[in-house]
Amino acid sequence: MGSQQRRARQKEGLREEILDTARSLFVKEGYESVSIRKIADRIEYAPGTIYLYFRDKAEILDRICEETFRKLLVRMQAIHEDPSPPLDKLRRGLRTYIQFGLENPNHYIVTFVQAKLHLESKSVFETVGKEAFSCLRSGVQECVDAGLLVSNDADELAQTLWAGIHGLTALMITCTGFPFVEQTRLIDRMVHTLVEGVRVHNAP
Amino acid sequence: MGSQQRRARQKEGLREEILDTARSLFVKEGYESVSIRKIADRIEYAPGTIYLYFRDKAEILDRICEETFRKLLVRMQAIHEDPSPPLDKLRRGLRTYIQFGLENPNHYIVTFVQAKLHLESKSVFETVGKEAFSCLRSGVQECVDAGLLVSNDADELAQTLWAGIHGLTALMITCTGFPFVEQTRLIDRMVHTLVEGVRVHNAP
Amino acid sequence: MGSQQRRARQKEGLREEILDTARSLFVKEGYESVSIRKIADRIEYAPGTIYLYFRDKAEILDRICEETFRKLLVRMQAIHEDPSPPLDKLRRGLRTYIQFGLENPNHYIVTFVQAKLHLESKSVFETVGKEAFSCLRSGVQECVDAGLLVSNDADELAQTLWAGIHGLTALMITCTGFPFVEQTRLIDRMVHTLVEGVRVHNAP
Amino acid sequence: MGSQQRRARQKEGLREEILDTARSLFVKEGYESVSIRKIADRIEYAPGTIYLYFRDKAEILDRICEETFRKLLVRMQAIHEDPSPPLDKLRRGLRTYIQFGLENPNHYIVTFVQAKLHLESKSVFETVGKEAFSCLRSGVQECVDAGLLVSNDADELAQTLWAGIHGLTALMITCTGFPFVEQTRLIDRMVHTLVEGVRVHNAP
DNA sequence: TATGAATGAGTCTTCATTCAT
DNA sequence: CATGAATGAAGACTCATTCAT
Repeated sequence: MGSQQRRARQKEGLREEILDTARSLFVKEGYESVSIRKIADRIEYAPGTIYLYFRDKAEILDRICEETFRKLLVRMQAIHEDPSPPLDKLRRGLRTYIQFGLENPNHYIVTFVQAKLHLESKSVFETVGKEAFSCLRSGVQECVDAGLLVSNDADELAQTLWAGIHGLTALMITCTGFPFVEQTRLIDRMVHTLVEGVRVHNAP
Repeated sequence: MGSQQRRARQKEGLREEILDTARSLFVKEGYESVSIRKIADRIEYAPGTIYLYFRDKAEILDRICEETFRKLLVRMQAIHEDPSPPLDKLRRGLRTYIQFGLENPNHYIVTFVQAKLHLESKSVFETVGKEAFSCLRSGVQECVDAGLLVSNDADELAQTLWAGIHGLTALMITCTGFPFVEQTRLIDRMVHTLVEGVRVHNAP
Repeated sequence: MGSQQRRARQKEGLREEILDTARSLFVKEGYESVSIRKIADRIEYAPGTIYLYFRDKAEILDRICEETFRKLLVRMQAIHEDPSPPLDKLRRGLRTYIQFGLENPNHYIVTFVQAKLHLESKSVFETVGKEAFSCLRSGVQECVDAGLLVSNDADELAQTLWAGIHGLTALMITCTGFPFVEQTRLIDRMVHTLVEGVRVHNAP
Repeated sequence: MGSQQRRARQKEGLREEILDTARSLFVKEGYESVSIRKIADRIEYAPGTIYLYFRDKAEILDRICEETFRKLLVRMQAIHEDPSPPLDKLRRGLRTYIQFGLENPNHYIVTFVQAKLHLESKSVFETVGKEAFSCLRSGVQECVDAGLLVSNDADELAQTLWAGIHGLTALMITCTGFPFVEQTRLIDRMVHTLVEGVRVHNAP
């Protein structure tokens, strides 16, 4: 019912609309708490309609994760291909990651915090997800090759950096009640801390 | 049923048993996916019995969070009261936090990752939770007062450090599939990175 | 989709194709378990298309029954019109019925076992169905008229014979797991038993 | 709701009530067409209540079949243990089977006509079911041993007899619209026909 | 003729919760 | 203190059917 405005939505639009709605509900209430009915109600369609676009509830989550990684990948790769000094690239990479999370809080939390519990097939993580991480890793590798870091173990360093920026991103999105200091200052401080913490400090 | 061994459990033991079982199930399957019946089955009591100890399912979660913060608080305060050099205390504080998370992964994830979505009353966070954080904060403050850090904003610094250690703790617990480097090395690296990142490097 | 091979099917062929597919699915999975979509998928058409050929699901069943009776009728009438000795004709009639069932197990089970539950209008049974039975009945009547049977009640005898051959046919089709003796022997035995059981045994 | 009369039903009574209701609905409308809700409505309980007594819908069907076979078995064994002449026992066995079906039409149809399509686990058939059949078979064997039958293949003969009586039983229960002759005459005729059809007719 | 999109009612099943005992 | 029985609401998902195109 209400067939007029609705038809205005283009065909493929509905698929996106479902994803958008689901993503935002997942973050607000958690994957398990969001029923297909709830999603359907929001977009003013019958529950069955959703099954015309997705095999089941898990597939919705799966698509959201994939999409997230893809978006993140694009941003990370852009930096990776940039011909700046390696340490600068690293800084911009870290900052970009955090910004991506804050600009897409729904994508971020669903993918990096909720999905693990609920996805059987973790194939998304092992393909697109791994690719995104390897972007960061090779940024670190460049610095290692240039002798700029305190260790030669690019894996260890990359994982440390990832954990740092992930922690900040996750907390800033989810702990809405917490009295954080001003956002940009906190981001600057985190990026600065991490890079200063891993780079070599040449005594003169 | 099975009334013999069961009576062996001390009276107040049942309350703890419910909490233990619930906590472990919450992490493995997610708060929403754990039914009261599943908990009851595990401890071999009737579902109704649980309601003699907790008002509802949310209260179980609430108690778990409170308990987690209290345990964490004890550990953090022990360090706080210790009369070592401030930077050493800071290092030990960070390390202790991570270790607490890894030793109590159920407590940690339920409290810091899942609870926000499912708890109406966030009072636990605003009382005991805040107290735990303030422990870290005052450790930072001591360093600031001693002129050891790159900034005087203890809040900004403490939040940065917390985000860093939270990120590592959360990832190590939840991303079981990820090929992390050896755990102690990663923890060392993170603590070292964060402290080196925030402390003053006096040029000679 | 896939519009090329499909057009090769003659126009009226689609109707038959729907019936064939439905019949075979009905037997394998039961009328209620077969969805219109399942039928549509099999023939690679959209669900809606089926409604261009049949008013609803029940009408498909109805047509299948009608068709079954008609096919059976043809076979039975051929024997009826044959100028052999009446007892021979009777034997051949019984055997033919069983064979028809085994050659068309889908038709048979759907019509004689499943249809009753699901058809509102049983008109098919009361027209074509009755006609098929009356074929058998008049075969019996001929034997009665020739004084060959132990009773003069053609109805009683015909119903007995029908029950016997129906029982065997139905069991052989549906009880696939049962360790029946070799099929032709069982059929021979049944036909022999029934005819010997109803015919007069003139003491010399 | 309506908690008064209902409590009058004894505890185990409800289990039986569910079975009775389900059995009768299964026959009238077919297993697939009967929903748990429909059963629940009939007995004036909530749908969930049924799951306190049966794991799922299939288990209800399973229990009905088991119960049917057990009831039938009791009746058949009583005859088997009787010390009458073998041919008499055989006649009474056949008649008893048919009567059992007519007295328990719901049990009979659900078990012998509907269950095959819908039960995954056919273990009931392979245990209790087989036992019931073997009762008939050994009645036939006795006649064979006494040299009373036209063949020595007890399996072949027993299967033929079973098919005959099954056919009559099933048709009389399900084809309610069909103009059958008077019931007892038809049963007599069937029993007589089958036995005369398989027994030796000694020429004087 | 055929379809693709949509629906509303229905499927089995599970849940948190209550309450008489 | 503990339970067993029960429920009403909701869960994911499927279905026969309709209708604009």
